[in-house]
Amino acid sequence: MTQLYSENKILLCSAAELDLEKTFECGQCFRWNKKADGSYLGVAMDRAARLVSEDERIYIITKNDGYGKLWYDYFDLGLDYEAIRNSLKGGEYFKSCADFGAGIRILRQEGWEALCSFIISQCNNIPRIKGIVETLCRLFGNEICFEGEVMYTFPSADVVSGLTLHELEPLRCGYRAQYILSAAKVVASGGLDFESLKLMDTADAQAALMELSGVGAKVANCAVLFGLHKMDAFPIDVWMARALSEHFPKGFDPTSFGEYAGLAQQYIFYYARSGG
DNA sequence: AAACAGGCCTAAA
DNA sequence: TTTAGGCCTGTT
Repeated sequence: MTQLYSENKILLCSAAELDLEKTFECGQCFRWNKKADGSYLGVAMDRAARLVSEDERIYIITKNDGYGKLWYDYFDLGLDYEAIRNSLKGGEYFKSCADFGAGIRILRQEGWEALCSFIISQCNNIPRIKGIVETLCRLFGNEICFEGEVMYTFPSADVVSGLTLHELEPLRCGYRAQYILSAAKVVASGGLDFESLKLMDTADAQAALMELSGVGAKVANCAVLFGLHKMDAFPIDVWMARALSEHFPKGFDPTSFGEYAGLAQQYIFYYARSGG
């Protein structure tokens, strides 16, 4: 098999700036998997990569295709998360959340992938979400060869819009299948443009996404935070609702966290999910 | 067996 | 505007 590009290993940042396990397993993404050697293997932006932590440094192994900047952006390395984390104030409990979540970064995932993934996520648990997303990619994504293994890209809205409910049956995603199809059709036809959504403020982008069938406040907010990288979006799911009512019984105002409320949300969510 | 899982939709007050 | 049921499916 001919290899067009060699794979190379690039230093990304320090392990303190990017905690692989927390970032990949805090619930924001579904396509990064921990391997036996502790590295994470995944696909994003139509490219496969392996992330490794060595000597307190994070390296990325990926094809040397000249698009290293993509990964720099994907991991949002232009932003000083430590400074933001220290600037977020929310009392004793939140301090525990923020300390626990040190090293989490909000990935710049693609809009369609985030939207589609979080449509699938509704009323599902993480292993099942990951399984459904993986099947979707395996059946309808493009093959890519990486380290001698075949991996799959996330299928475009264009491709998905051309599928039928019958073709989605192998996903076993139940009533969400029609939501996926209708969302794909709107996106593929230009009825929803992620570049345009990025220009809107968070509330407007969320409202636009909620026009889609099967997309409510929570899914829309996740798409805005993880797919548009609007860091003030504050998705509230059952875990968040529980944590907030328990620790902020007098009520809670997300805007008190300002422009990085979404990151604060992720700290609280991850802490709650981890049993805190 | 029955309830539940990272919601959403519809119908009814 | 808020609230109750139902919804696909897999797991406990």
